[in-house]
Amino acid sequence: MGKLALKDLNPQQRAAVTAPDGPALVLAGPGSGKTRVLTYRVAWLTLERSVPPGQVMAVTFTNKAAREMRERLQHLLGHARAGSLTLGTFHATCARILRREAKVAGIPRDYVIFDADDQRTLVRQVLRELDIDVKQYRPTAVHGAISRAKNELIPPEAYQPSSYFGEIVRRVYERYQERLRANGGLDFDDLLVETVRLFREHPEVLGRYQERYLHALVDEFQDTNMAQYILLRQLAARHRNLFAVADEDQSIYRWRGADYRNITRLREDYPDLAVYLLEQNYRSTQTILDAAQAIIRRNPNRTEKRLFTRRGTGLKVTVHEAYDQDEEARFVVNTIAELTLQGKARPGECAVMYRTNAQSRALEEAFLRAGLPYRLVGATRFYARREIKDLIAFLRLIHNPTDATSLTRIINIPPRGIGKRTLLALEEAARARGVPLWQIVEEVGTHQDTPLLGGRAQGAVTRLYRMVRGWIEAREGATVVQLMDQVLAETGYEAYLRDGTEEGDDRWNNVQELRAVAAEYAGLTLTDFLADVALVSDVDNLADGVDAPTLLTLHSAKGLEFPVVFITGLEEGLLPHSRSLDDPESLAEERRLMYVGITRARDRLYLTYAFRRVRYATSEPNAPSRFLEALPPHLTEGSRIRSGKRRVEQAIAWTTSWTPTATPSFTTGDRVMHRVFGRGVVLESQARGDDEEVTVAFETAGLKRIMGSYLTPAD
DNA sequence: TTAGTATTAATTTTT
DNA sequence: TTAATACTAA
Repeated sequence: MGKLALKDLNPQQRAAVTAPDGPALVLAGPGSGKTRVLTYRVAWLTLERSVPPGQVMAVTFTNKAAREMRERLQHLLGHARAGSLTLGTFHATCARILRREAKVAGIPRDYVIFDADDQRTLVRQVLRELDIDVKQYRPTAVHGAISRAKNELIPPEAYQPSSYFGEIVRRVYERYQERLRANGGLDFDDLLVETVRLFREHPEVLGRYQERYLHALVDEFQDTNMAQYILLRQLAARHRNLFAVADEDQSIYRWRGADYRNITRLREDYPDLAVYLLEQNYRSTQTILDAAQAIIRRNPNRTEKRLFTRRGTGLKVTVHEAYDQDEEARFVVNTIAELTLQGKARPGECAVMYRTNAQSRALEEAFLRAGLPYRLVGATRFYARREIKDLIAFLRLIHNPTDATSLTRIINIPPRGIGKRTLLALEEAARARGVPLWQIVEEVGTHQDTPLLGGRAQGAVTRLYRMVRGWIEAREGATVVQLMDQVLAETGYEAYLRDGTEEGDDRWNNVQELRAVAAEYAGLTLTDFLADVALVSDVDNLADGVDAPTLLTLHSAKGLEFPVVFITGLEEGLLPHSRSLDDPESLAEERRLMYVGITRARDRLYLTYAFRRVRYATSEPNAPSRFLEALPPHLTEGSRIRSGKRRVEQAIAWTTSWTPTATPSFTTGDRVMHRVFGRGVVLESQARGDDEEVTVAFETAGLKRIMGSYLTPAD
């Protein structure tokens, strides 16, 4: 012993790290150093048990987690050994296996990965083909159902519809899968499904991997889905060295097919499973931990953990009621500014979390107005942006011309005279003859006499064909950047994007950014570039070293920690989200989401909610989240949380008394109430847009000019 | 037939 | 606020 220093670990952690061979499960609370345990376990296996790192597979939840883990292992093991470790997300690992085993798996070696956006496009296409009303059967809903089926490893032919909607799904699923294959594509879910299938149908291939991977380790096991679980079981069947780290209270991806009951399954499937507990929290103050416990304790069917910390009581949790999302944002920005000025925190130590990406806008505006920088995770994810998807579609087409989804995306971008009608004719011809769309384009482009199209359209298609043909020929010996430059130049994409508006310039900047990413791929092939681009998430690209607050959703906050955390929008309908109110399981997940958010905080926690919030472009009154009421009053300071029901009534009364027209609702002599300044009498009122400016003489604060929306009538 | 403009409807979370 | 669709001018 002694090659690896374990003295920094507590006894619980050390026991897990040095667990004997065999199946093991680490049940860990937040901030208990579970990722650390995982990392040390790998190092320990290598250094103390002489397991070659090449025979260890570790699966993380995000690429970022994988990268960080590799960096730490580079310190512990050295570059060479850390490099030979198989380390990545399920999806990335499967993508690599499928690429390697493409032939046996019956998958084209140069398959393209369809992301959620592509999947939805394809579903929409299929719905149109089957003459199904997209208004009645929403592509997102249908796609969700298909995705769920896939994650449960149910193929189209085994899909059992239990309703008419299910019947629609079954039909679409079948056709969708055909089209996907015809496009040479695998969607996100297929990466897992196809790997499981490969292993099932080809035991000799599975045998090789089973033999190779002496140890398999998984982080965030509570968020694995059925396919992922089966995959782990397949891989670990030979050596039975499966090491899983989980916290069922942090399971927040049920909607994506994740099933925390995999923890129970693991116990059942491996009766000799060794279970280790990590209960000491190294992150948060006791107050924050107590607040988190108060929330999560209300969830049924969970095993209570005794979380404790040695960090002391700490500060109270600040609860703040704002008038609307703008005032909420101002509160956040002001508080961060104050903390920074007082030297209590650096800007980069603060995080602002919210349930939905749409909430980031008001926050961004407040930061911009205050002239403070911020880092935004998600929102319009970089790789989901139109211009980026366009450019990638061009590259995908070069990579694999049969990818009809990419072809239809860019066939008329920038506009080149191939409109709806022409595209329809081409698609019709392709379908009729059962050949890829590209083949029709090729025929039109090479044979001059096609009865299919009119002269003008034929010319346009021919020009497109020749252009793409040229790129495909240039592909050999060209780097990704060179190809990209050629595409940009020949399509005139810059001129198309830069239409003189600021937005156009922004979009062009994004293209430049993608070009910069491609430049880093100097030695890599187009295939690698496309695979990587499809599998990165936004958190992965979160730049370190910028000292600015981070804005992110509660989901993307998983696995991170910050000294100062704001959770905003704690309102009924938002957190818990309105979509989850009717289902107890979903509601429990919302509570876990809140729990995850709270437990990201080390020292300071702010919980904010707004009285009114703009949703669907209209401002609506909101009641404070039920989760706030679960907080014991002795842990909090700031706004008192009033009962949700009463507030809704108040809000409704208030709304009806308020006329959004230019007619002032306050007149001289009215008695009014302000949250901060208290009671007062109106001296004068003037319309201001859809609000009004009211001059009020307050009893204590004196004469103030206030926007009418900040005032309530007092009797 | 295409391309640009108006309109209408919808809007959780992401590997 | 966006994205898909309907409408209109060229």
